[in-house]
Amino acid sequence: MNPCGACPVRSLTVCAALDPEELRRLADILQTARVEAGQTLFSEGDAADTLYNVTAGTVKLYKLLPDGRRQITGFLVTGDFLGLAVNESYAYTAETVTTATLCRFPRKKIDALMDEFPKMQRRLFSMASNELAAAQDQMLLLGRKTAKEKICSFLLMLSQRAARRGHKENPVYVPMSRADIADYLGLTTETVSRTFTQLKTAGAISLQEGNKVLISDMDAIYDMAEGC
Amino acid sequence: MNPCGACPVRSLTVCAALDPEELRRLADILQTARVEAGQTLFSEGDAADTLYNVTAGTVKLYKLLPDGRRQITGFLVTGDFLGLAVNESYAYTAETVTTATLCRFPRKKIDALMDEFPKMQRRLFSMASNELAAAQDQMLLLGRKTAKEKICSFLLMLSQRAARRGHKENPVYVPMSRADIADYLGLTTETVSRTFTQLKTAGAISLQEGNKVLISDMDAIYDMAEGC
DNA sequence: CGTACGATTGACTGTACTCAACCGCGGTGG
DNA sequence: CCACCGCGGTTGAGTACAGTCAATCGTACG
Repeated sequence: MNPCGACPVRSLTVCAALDPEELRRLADILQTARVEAGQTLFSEGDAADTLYNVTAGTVKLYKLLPDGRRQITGFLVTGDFLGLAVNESYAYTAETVTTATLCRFPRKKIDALMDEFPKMQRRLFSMASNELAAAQDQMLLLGRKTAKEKICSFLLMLSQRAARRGHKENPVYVPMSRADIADYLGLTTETVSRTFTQLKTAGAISLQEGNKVLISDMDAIYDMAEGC
Repeated sequence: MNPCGACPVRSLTVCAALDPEELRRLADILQTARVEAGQTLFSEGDAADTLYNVTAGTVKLYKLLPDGRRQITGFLVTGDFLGLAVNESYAYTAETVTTATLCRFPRKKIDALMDEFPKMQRRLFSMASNELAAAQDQMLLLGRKTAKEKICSFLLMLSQRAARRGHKENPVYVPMSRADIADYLGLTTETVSRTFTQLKTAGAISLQEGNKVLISDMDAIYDMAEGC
């Protein structure tokens, strides 16, 4: 029995649009793993010999400055891949936010497979293009948005992402800590906390049990995300 | 005679590592163009029917907020490509900073060619990976660096990029305006100007004729770029 | 029950922003 | 010919937004 053939998240990821024979070949080179929350998958500068695919949970990517300042460059969820290399090394550290399950692909084998299956190469390229567009949105956020706009954009991003994966888009599940949110948005934990309180007081959101945020006034959040 | 065969910047770009026959096929679908400074190549949201390759000059990419705030997401130079699409549309506006020369590839034809030449697909993917890594560096800069660190990082980036293209790395040619630099680094023109003055006063740089910046104390700039 | 850690709130500070004036230069037209 | 204008850049004064430092709260866990 082919595990990839039965994979429920296949349509979201690199493996979409492969035929059964190709999926079998893919399954041959892949390992699956379950990783607890707060574990480091790899660190910036490590030899990049593995490509990962997130099948469940949330993973964060970050870069550090010598004095410890941190920038989280992305939160990855079901269907996202990680492990792209520059000069054979990872350009960032990857750490699980929640317990996560992953597929691991040895780089050499996946490279060989991509030469054989241009469809897959193409799919990976298209996903990288989307990543690039998301990165540009994030630059706009980091460089030009206010704290309130950043928080609202963040909530909307989580909501839209959940919707695209067939989950409820409201309330939004926010598994990451205030510190992680701060390091993703270029803020401090205090400012994140204050801004949540502000939105709560204004009646735009309310915080619920289990790290959920109910967006009670979606239009207001939408407007505030873009500075309207 | 094949124009691509004689192209002096081929090694820097997508067209590297194609054999003569492949280059001929590429030349068949490409148009070259010369564009004056300050012209818009395309705008965010336009139908993305063309891929570009910069062969000379500098091009900037940017995104706007509804109220006009602008974030420049990249300055492209010789060898860089632009025009990656999400949902068939461009995700940013592209405008020339200096007079530039470009190769234009109709998207449909280049897509077809990439199916035929996996080498080229692979090369484009590898360039997109590098872009992605650069974008992550830029997020770290925008989210976590001070004004002085941003300016120093910017000068170093220009210097290293010039070196990689076989130009003199010092003095650095800085063709863009203070406003463009500000919108790239998430600052205002005033802060950019003040920070240059500060570095000048500290003896780390000096401004020269023709938009050139001489880095007189490279080590100091290097340290200041990372907050050491 | 006590500790530890994340989140929240408060008081104060500082970096970069805003608003404004001024400089230098190149182009234009009276 | 040169006075005027416009534009990019620089400098100055005052402000505000987010950061820093610190105290407190709540809760999960040993």
